[in-house]
Amino acid sequence: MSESPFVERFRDYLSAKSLKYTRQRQAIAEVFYETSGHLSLNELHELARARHSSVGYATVYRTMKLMTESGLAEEHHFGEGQVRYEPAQEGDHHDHLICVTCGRIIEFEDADIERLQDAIARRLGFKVTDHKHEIYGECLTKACEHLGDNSMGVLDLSKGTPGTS
Amino acid sequence: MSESPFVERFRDYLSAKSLKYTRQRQAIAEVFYETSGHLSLNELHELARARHSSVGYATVYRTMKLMTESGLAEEHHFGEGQVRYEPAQEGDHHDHLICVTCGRIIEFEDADIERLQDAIARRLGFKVTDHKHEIYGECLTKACEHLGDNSMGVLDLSKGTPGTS
DNA sequence: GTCCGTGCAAAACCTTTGCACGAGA
DNA sequence: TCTCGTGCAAAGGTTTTGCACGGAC
Repeated sequence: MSESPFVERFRDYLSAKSLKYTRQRQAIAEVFYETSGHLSLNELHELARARHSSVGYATVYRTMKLMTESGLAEEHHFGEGQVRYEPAQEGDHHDHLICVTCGRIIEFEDADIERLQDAIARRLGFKVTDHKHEIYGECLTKACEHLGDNSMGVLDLSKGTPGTS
Repeated sequence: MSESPFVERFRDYLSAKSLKYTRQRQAIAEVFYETSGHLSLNELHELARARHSSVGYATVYRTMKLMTESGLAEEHHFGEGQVRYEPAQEGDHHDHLICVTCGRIIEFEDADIERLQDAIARRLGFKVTDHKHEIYGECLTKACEHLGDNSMGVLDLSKGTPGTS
Protein backbone atom coordinates (compact mmCIF):
# COMPACT_ATOMS: atom_id res chain seq x y z
CA MET A 1 0.00 0.00 0.00
CA SER A 2 2.86 2.38 -0.50
CA GLU A 3 1.83 5.71 -1.86
CA SER A 4 3.48 7.41 -4.77
CA PRO A 5 5.40 10.58 -3.94
CA PHE A 6 3.07 12.41 -6.23
CA VAL A 7 -0.07 11.41 -4.43
CA GLU A 8 1.64 12.08 -1.16
CA ARG A 9 2.49 15.60 -2.19
CA PHE A 10 -1.07 16.18 -3.24
CA ARG A 11 -2.26 15.00 0.13
CA ASP A 12 0.19 17.29 1.85
CA TYR A 13 -1.08 20.19 -0.18
CA LEU A 14 -4.63 19.41 0.77
CA SER A 15 -3.91 19.17 4.46
CA ALA A 16 -1.86 22.36 4.37
CA LYS A 17 -4.94 24.06 2.98
CA SER A 18 -7.29 22.28 5.36
CA LEU A 19 -8.93 20.52 2.51
CA LYS A 20 -10.12 16.96 2.63
CA TYR A 21 -8.48 13.94 1.17
CA THR A 22 -11.36 12.00 -0.30
CA ARG A 23 -11.55 8.71 -2.17
CA GLN A 24 -12.38 10.59 -5.34
CA ARG A 25 -9.40 12.88 -5.08
CA GLN A 26 -7.22 9.95 -4.33
CA ALA A 27 -8.49 8.01 -7.34
CA ILE A 28 -8.01 10.96 -9.65
CA ALA A 29 -4.53 11.72 -8.38
CA GLU A 30 -3.50 8.10 -8.73
CA VAL A 31 -4.67 7.55 -12.27
CA PHE A 32 -3.32 10.92 -13.27
CA TYR A 33 0.08 10.16 -11.92
CA GLU A 34 0.22 6.56 -13.07
CA THR A 35 -0.74 7.33 -16.62
CA SER A 36 1.54 10.34 -16.63
CA GLY A 37 0.39 11.22 -20.08
CA HIS A 38 -1.25 14.31 -21.41
CA LEU A 39 -4.83 13.58 -20.51
CA SER A 40 -8.04 15.40 -21.17
CA LEU A 41 -10.73 15.74 -18.55
CA ASN A 42 -12.77 13.12 -20.32
CA GLU A 43 -9.95 10.64 -20.29
CA LEU A 44 -9.24 11.32 -16.64
CA HIS A 45 -12.89 10.90 -15.89
CA GLU A 46 -12.98 7.50 -17.60
CA LEU A 47 -9.88 6.30 -15.81
CA ALA A 48 -10.98 7.58 -12.43
CA ARG A 49 -14.34 5.90 -12.78
CA ALA A 50 -12.69 2.62 -13.58
CA ARG A 51 -10.80 2.86 -10.33
CA HIS A 52 -13.50 4.19 -8.07
CA SER A 53 -16.96 3.80 -9.48
CA SER A 54 -18.90 6.99 -9.40
CA VAL A 55 -16.56 9.88 -9.76
CA GLY A 56 -18.37 12.75 -11.37
CA TYR A 57 -16.99 14.80 -14.19
CA ALA A 58 -17.31 17.95 -12.11
CA THR A 59 -15.17 16.42 -9.42
CA VAL A 60 -12.47 15.59 -11.90
CA TYR A 61 -12.68 19.13 -13.19
CA ARG A 62 -12.41 20.66 -9.73
CA THR A 63 -9.69 18.30 -8.63
CA MET A 64 -7.55 19.10 -11.64
CA LYS A 65 -7.98 22.80 -10.92
CA LEU A 66 -6.74 22.13 -7.42
CA MET A 67 -3.77 20.20 -8.67
CA THR A 68 -2.96 22.97 -11.08
CA GLU A 69 -3.07 25.54 -8.30
CA SER A 70 -0.83 23.39 -6.20
CA GLY A 71 1.71 23.20 -8.97
CA LEU A 72 1.40 19.44 -9.32
CA ALA A 73 -0.30 19.61 -12.66
CA GLU A 74 -0.06 21.77 -15.73
CA GLU A 75 -2.73 22.68 -18.22
CA HIS A 76 -1.97 22.53 -21.91
CA HIS A 77 -3.93 23.59 -24.95
CA PHE A 78 -2.44 21.67 -27.83
CA GLY A 79 -4.44 23.46 -30.44
CA GLU A 80 -7.50 21.35 -29.82
CA GLY A 81 -10.62 22.72 -28.27
CA GLN A 82 -9.72 20.93 -25.13
CA VAL A 83 -7.40 21.14 -22.16
CA ARG A 84 -4.90 18.43 -21.39
CA TYR A 85 -3.25 17.92 -18.05
CA GLU A 86 0.23 16.75 -17.35
CA PRO A 87 1.96 16.03 -14.04
CA ALA A 88 4.51 18.71 -13.22
CA GLN A 89 7.54 18.45 -11.03
CA GLU A 90 8.73 21.69 -9.61
CA GLY A 91 11.72 23.06 -11.40
CA ASP A 92 11.29 20.64 -14.23
CA HIS A 93 10.30 22.56 -17.27
CA HIS A 94 9.96 21.10 -20.70
CA ASP A 95 8.24 21.70 -24.00
CA HIS A 96 6.53 19.47 -26.51
CA LEU A 97 6.98 17.89 -29.88
CA ILE A 98 3.68 16.67 -31.23
CA CYS A 99 3.12 14.23 -34.06
CA VAL A 100 0.31 15.49 -36.24
CA THR A 101 -0.31 12.01 -37.60
CA CYS A 102 -0.54 9.78 -34.55
CA GLY A 103 -0.83 12.30 -31.74
CA ARG A 104 2.26 11.12 -29.93
CA ILE A 105 3.70 13.75 -27.63
CA ILE A 106 7.37 13.88 -26.83
CA GLU A 107 8.88 16.18 -24.29
CA PHE A 108 12.04 18.16 -24.82
CA GLU A 109 14.05 20.74 -23.07
CA ASP A 110 16.70 23.09 -24.32
CA ALA A 111 18.55 25.60 -22.23
CA ASP A 112 19.85 27.49 -25.24
CA ILE A 113 16.39 28.16 -26.53
CA GLU A 114 15.26 29.32 -23.12
CA ARG A 115 18.17 31.69 -22.94
CA LEU A 116 17.43 33.11 -26.36
CA GLN A 117 13.80 33.66 -25.59
CA ASP A 118 14.62 35.42 -22.35
CA ALA A 119 16.90 37.73 -24.25
CA ILE A 120 14.19 38.52 -26.76
CA ALA A 121 11.66 39.27 -24.07
CA ARG A 122 14.07 41.51 -22.23
CA ARG A 123 14.85 43.42 -25.37
CA LEU A 124 11.14 44.00 -25.96
CA GLY A 125 10.51 45.13 -22.40
CA PHE A 126 8.81 42.03 -21.06
CA LYS A 127 9.20 40.19 -17.83
CA VAL A 128 8.67 36.53 -18.71
CA THR A 129 6.29 34.60 -16.53
CA ASP A 130 5.74 31.56 -18.67
CA HIS A 131 6.09 30.20 -22.12
CA LYS A 132 4.86 27.55 -24.45
CA HIS A 133 6.88 26.03 -27.22
CA GLU A 134 5.33 23.36 -29.36
CA ILE A 135 6.80 21.78 -32.43
CA TYR A 136 4.41 19.96 -34.72
CA GLY A 137 5.58 17.38 -37.17
CA GLU A 138 5.47 13.86 -38.41
CA CYS A 139 7.19 11.21 -36.40
CA LEU A 140 8.89 8.56 -38.41
CA THR A 141 8.11 5.53 -36.31
CA LYS A 142 6.45 2.43 -37.70
CA ALA A 143 3.70 2.76 -35.14
CA CYS A 144 2.69 5.98 -36.79
CA GLU A 145 2.36 4.68 -40.29
CA HIS A 146 -0.67 2.48 -40.02
CA LEU A 147 -2.64 5.33 -38.58
CA GLY A 148 -3.38 7.04 -41.83
CA ASP A 149 -7.00 7.44 -40.81
CA ASN A 150 -6.22 10.31 -38.48
CA SER A 151 -5.87 12.56 -41.43
CA MET A 152 -7.06 15.72 -39.76
CA GLY A 153 -3.87 15.97 -37.81
CA VAL A 154 -5.96 16.12 -34.71
CA LEU A 155 -4.57 14.74 -31.55
CA ASP A 156 -6.11 11.54 -30.41
CA LEU A 157 -4.63 10.01 -27.35
CA SER A 158 -7.57 7.82 -26.56
CA LYS A 159 -5.51 4.79 -27.46
CA GLY A 160 -3.01 5.60 -24.79
CA THR A 161 0.14 7.64 -24.84
CA PRO A 162 3.42 5.89 -25.47
CA GLY A 163 5.43 6.89 -22.46
CA THR A 164 8.18 9.31 -23.23
CA SER A 165 9.53 11.23 -20.39
CA MET B 1 -10.83 51.69 -55.45
CA SER B 2 -7.49 49.94 -55.47
CA GLU B 3 -7.57 46.59 -53.82
CA SER B 4 -5.10 45.44 -51.25
CA PRO B 5 -2.77 42.65 -52.34
CA PHE B 6 -4.21 40.58 -49.57
CA VAL B 7 -7.79 40.82 -50.74
CA GLU B 8 -6.62 40.26 -54.25
CA ARG B 9 -4.89 37.06 -53.30
CA PHE B 10 -7.98 35.88 -51.55
CA ARG B 11 -10.00 36.56 -54.65
CA ASP B 12 -7.50 34.66 -56.74
CA TYR B 13 -7.76 31.73 -54.41
CA LEU B 14 -11.51 31.74 -54.68
CA SER B 15 -11.55 31.83 -58.42
CA ALA B 16 -8.92 29.12 -58.62
CA LYS B 17 -11.26 26.96 -56.61
CA SER B 18 -14.34 28.06 -58.53
CA LEU B 19 -15.74 29.68 -55.45
CA LYS B 20 -17.62 32.91 -55.46
CA TYR B 21 -16.38 36.28 -54.48
CA THR B 22 -19.28 37.76 -52.54
CA ARG B 23 -19.75 41.08 -50.78
CA GLN B 24 -19.58 39.32 -47.45
CA ARG B 25 -16.32 37.60 -48.20
CA GLN B 26 -14.95 40.85 -49.47
CA ALA B 27 -15.98 42.71 -46.33
CA ILE B 28 -14.49 40.09 -44.07
CA ALA B 29 -11.22 39.92 -45.97
CA GLU B 30 -10.92 43.69 -45.95
CA VAL B 31 -11.47 44.27 -42.27
CA PHE B 32 -9.32 41.30 -41.43
CA TYR B 33 -6.46 42.60 -43.47
CA GLU B 34 -6.83 46.23 -42.47
CA THR B 35 -6.93 45.54 -38.78
CA SER B 36 -4.13 43.03 -39.11
CA GLY B 37 -4.39 42.23 -35.46
CA HIS B 38 -5.11 38.98 -33.75
CA LEU B 39 -8.85 38.91 -33.96
CA SER B 40 -11.45 36.56 -32.61
CA LEU B 41 -14.46 35.51 -34.63
CA ASN B 42 -16.62 37.81 -32.57
CA GLU B 43 -14.41 40.78 -33.25
CA LEU B 44 -14.28 39.99 -36.93
CA HIS B 45 -18.01 39.64 -36.96
CA GLU B 46 -18.46 43.09 -35.38
CA LEU B 47 -16.07 44.72 -37.79
CA ALA B 48 -17.49 43.02 -40.84
CA ARG B 49 -20.99 44.06 -39.88
CA ALA B 50 -19.89 47.64 -39.53
CA ARG B 51 -18.65 47.54 -43.08
CA HIS B 52 -21.39 45.58 -44.71
CA SER B 53 -24.53 45.37 -42.67
CA SER B 54 -25.80 41.88 -42.28
CA VAL B 55 -22.90 39.52 -42.30
CA GLY B 56 -23.76 36.46 -40.29
CA TYR B 57 -21.50 34.94 -37.72
CA ALA B 58 -21.56 31.65 -39.60
CA THR B 59 -20.32 33.35 -42.71
CA VAL B 60 -17.42 34.86 -40.83
CA TYR B 61 -16.68 31.46 -39.42
CA ARG B 62 -16.75 29.77 -42.81
CA THR B 63 -14.81 32.52 -44.50
CA MET B 64 -12.04 32.37 -41.95
CA LYS B 65 -11.82 28.62 -42.44
CA LEU B 66 -11.44 29.26 -46.13
CA MET B 67 -8.73 31.81 -45.57
CA THR B 68 -6.93 29.42 -43.28
CA GLU B 69 -7.03 26.69 -45.90
CA SER B 70 -5.74 29.08 -48.46
CA GLY B 71 -2.79 29.96 -46.27
CA LEU B 72 -3.79 33.61 -46.01
CA ALA B 73 -4.76 33.36 -42.36
CA GLU B 74 -3.50 31.51 -39.34
CA GLU B 75 -5.41 30.27 -36.34
CA HIS B 76 -4.00 30.81 -32.88
CA HIS B 77 -5.09 29.59 -29.48
CA PHE B 78 -3.50 31.94 -27.02
CA GLY B 79 -4.56 29.94 -24.02
CA GLU B 80 -8.04 31.38 -24.06
CA GLY B 81 -11.07 29.35 -24.93
CA GLN B 82 -11.19 31.07 -28.25
CA VAL B 83 -9.47 31.11 -31.61
CA ARG B 84 -7.77 34.21 -32.93
CA TYR B 85 -6.92 34.81 -36.54
CA GLU B 86 -3.96 36.59 -37.97
CA PRO B 87 -3.06 37.40 -41.57
CA ALA B 88 -0.21 35.25 -42.81
CA GLN B 89 2.19 36.01 -45.59
CA GLU B 90 3.81 33.00 -47.08
CA GLY B 91 7.36 32.58 -45.94
CA ASP B 92 6.89 35.06 -43.15
CA HIS B 93 6.93 33.17 -39.95
CA HIS B 94 6.93 34.71 -36.53
CA ASP B 95 6.04 33.90 -32.96
CA HIS B 96 4.35 35.78 -30.17
CA LEU B 97 5.05 37.52 -26.92
CA ILE B 98 1.87 38.04 -24.98
CA CYS B 99 1.32 40.37 -22.06
CA VAL B 100 -0.72 38.60 -19.43
CA THR B 101 -1.81 41.90 -17.93
CA CYS B 102 -3.04 43.95 -20.85
CA GLY B 103 -3.30 41.37 -23.60
CA ARG B 104 -0.92 43.13 -25.94
CA ILE B 105 0.59 40.80 -28.50
CA ILE B 106 4.01 41.43 -29.94
CA GLU B 107 5.48 39.43 -32.74
CA PHE B 108 9.03 38.23 -32.83
CA GLU B 109 11.21 36.09 -34.95
CA ASP B 110 14.50 34.43 -34.22
CA ALA B 111 16.45 32.35 -36.65
CA ASP B 112 18.67 30.87 -33.95
CA ILE B 113 15.72 29.48 -32.08
CA GLU B 114 14.31 28.03 -35.26
CA ARG B 115 17.60 26.37 -36.01
CA LEU B 116 17.80 24.89 -32.54
CA GLN B 117 14.31 23.52 -32.66
CA ASP B 118 14.89 21.94 -36.03
CA ALA B 119 17.94 20.22 -34.63
CA ILE B 120 15.95 18.89 -31.70
CA ALA B 121 13.20 17.57 -33.89
CA ARG B 122 15.67 15.88 -36.18
CA ARG B 123 17.39 14.23 -33.28
CA LEU B 124 14.05 12.87 -32.07
CA GLY B 125 13.07 11.56 -35.46
CA PHE B 126 10.51 14.18 -36.42
CA LYS B 127 9.92 16.01 -39.63
CA VAL B 128 8.79 19.48 -38.58
CA THR B 129 5.69 20.82 -40.25
CA ASP B 130 4.90 23.69 -37.97
CA HIS B 131 5.55 25.15 -34.60
CA LYS B 132 4.21 27.53 -32.07
CA HIS B 133 6.28 29.50 -29.66
CA GLU B 134 4.56 31.80 -27.22
CA ILE B 135 6.18 33.73 -24.44
CA TYR B 136 3.89 35.03 -21.74
CA GLY B 137 4.93 37.87 -19.50
CA GLU B 138 4.25 41.31 -18.19
CA CYS B 139 4.97 44.21 -20.45
CA LEU B 140 6.42 47.21 -18.73
CA THR B 141 4.67 49.96 -20.62
CA LYS B 142 2.70 52.69 -18.91
CA ALA B 143 -0.36 51.74 -20.91
CA CYS B 144 -0.34 48.42 -19.16
CA GLU B 145 -0.23 49.70 -15.62
CA HIS B 146 -3.64 51.24 -15.28
CA LEU B 147 -5.21 48.01 -16.33
CA GLY B 148 -4.97 46.30 -13.00
CA ASP B 149 -8.55 45.16 -13.33
CA ASN B 150 -7.62 42.45 -15.77
CA SER B 151 -6.29 40.43 -12.92
CA MET B 152 -7.06 37.05 -14.37
CA GLY B 153 -4.26 37.42 -16.83
CA VAL B 154 -6.78 36.69 -19.50
CA LEU B 155 -6.30 38.21 -22.87
CA ASP B 156 -8.70 40.95 -23.72
CA LEU B 157 -8.19 42.64 -27.01
CA SER B 158 -11.62 44.10 -27.23
CA LYS B 159 -10.19 47.55 -26.67
CA GLY B 160 -8.10 47.26 -29.77
CA THR B 161 -4.67 45.94 -30.35
CA PRO B 162 -1.78 48.37 -30.26
CA GLY B 163 -0.18 47.74 -33.60
CA THR B 164 3.12 45.98 -33.39
CA SER B 165 4.23 44.30 -36.47
C1' DG C 1 -31.04 28.53 -64.52
C1' DT C 2 -27.57 26.32 -61.50
C1' DC C 3 -24.95 26.11 -58.01
C1' DC C 4 -22.88 28.04 -54.29
C1' DG C 5 -23.20 31.14 -50.30
C1' DT C 6 -25.75 33.23 -46.65
C1' DG C 7 -28.30 33.90 -42.35
C1' DC C 8 -30.84 32.01 -38.90
C1' DA C 9 -31.41 28.86 -35.54
C1' DA C 10 -30.29 24.87 -33.44
C1' DA C 11 -26.93 21.32 -32.22
C1' DA C 12 -22.64 19.92 -30.42
C1' DC C 13 -18.83 20.48 -27.35
C1' DC C 14 -16.33 21.64 -23.55
C1' DT C 15 -16.09 24.19 -19.42
C1' DT C 16 -18.07 26.11 -15.31
C1' DT C 17 -21.47 26.72 -11.59
C1' DG C 18 -25.71 26.09 -8.26
C1' DC C 19 -27.64 23.21 -5.16
C1' DA C 20 -29.05 19.64 -2.01
C1' DC C 21 -27.15 15.60 -0.11
C1' DG C 22 -23.28 12.94 1.85
C1' DA C 23 -18.79 12.29 3.77
C1' DG C 24 -14.40 13.71 6.14
C1' DA C 25 -12.19 15.71 10.32
C1' DT D 1 -21.34 18.51 14.38
C1' DC D 2 -19.72 21.41 11.06
C1' DT D 3 -17.69 22.21 7.01
C1' DC D 4 -16.16 20.84 2.78
C1' DG D 5 -16.79 17.76 -1.26
C1' DT D 6 -19.63 15.36 -4.52
C1' DG D 7 -22.87 14.34 -8.27
C1' DC D 8 -26.34 15.86 -10.99
C1' DA D 9 -28.11 18.87 -13.94
C1' DA D 10 -28.21 23.08 -15.93
C1' DA D 11 -25.92 27.34 -17.62
C1' DG D 12 -22.31 29.53 -20.46
C1' DG D 13 -19.49 30.28 -24.21
C1' DT D 14 -17.63 29.01 -28.56
C1' DT D 15 -17.61 26.30 -32.57
C1' DT D 16 -20.21 23.66 -36.16
C1' DT D 17 -23.99 22.26 -38.98
C1' DG D 18 -28.86 21.86 -41.41
C1' DC D 19 -31.84 24.14 -44.17
C1' DA D 20 -34.42 27.11 -47.10
C1' DC D 21 -33.81 31.41 -49.45
C1' DG D 22 -31.06 34.58 -52.32
C1' DG D 23 -27.18 35.92 -55.08
C1' DA D 24 -23.04 35.09 -58.17
C1' DC D 25 -21.77 33.29 -62.61
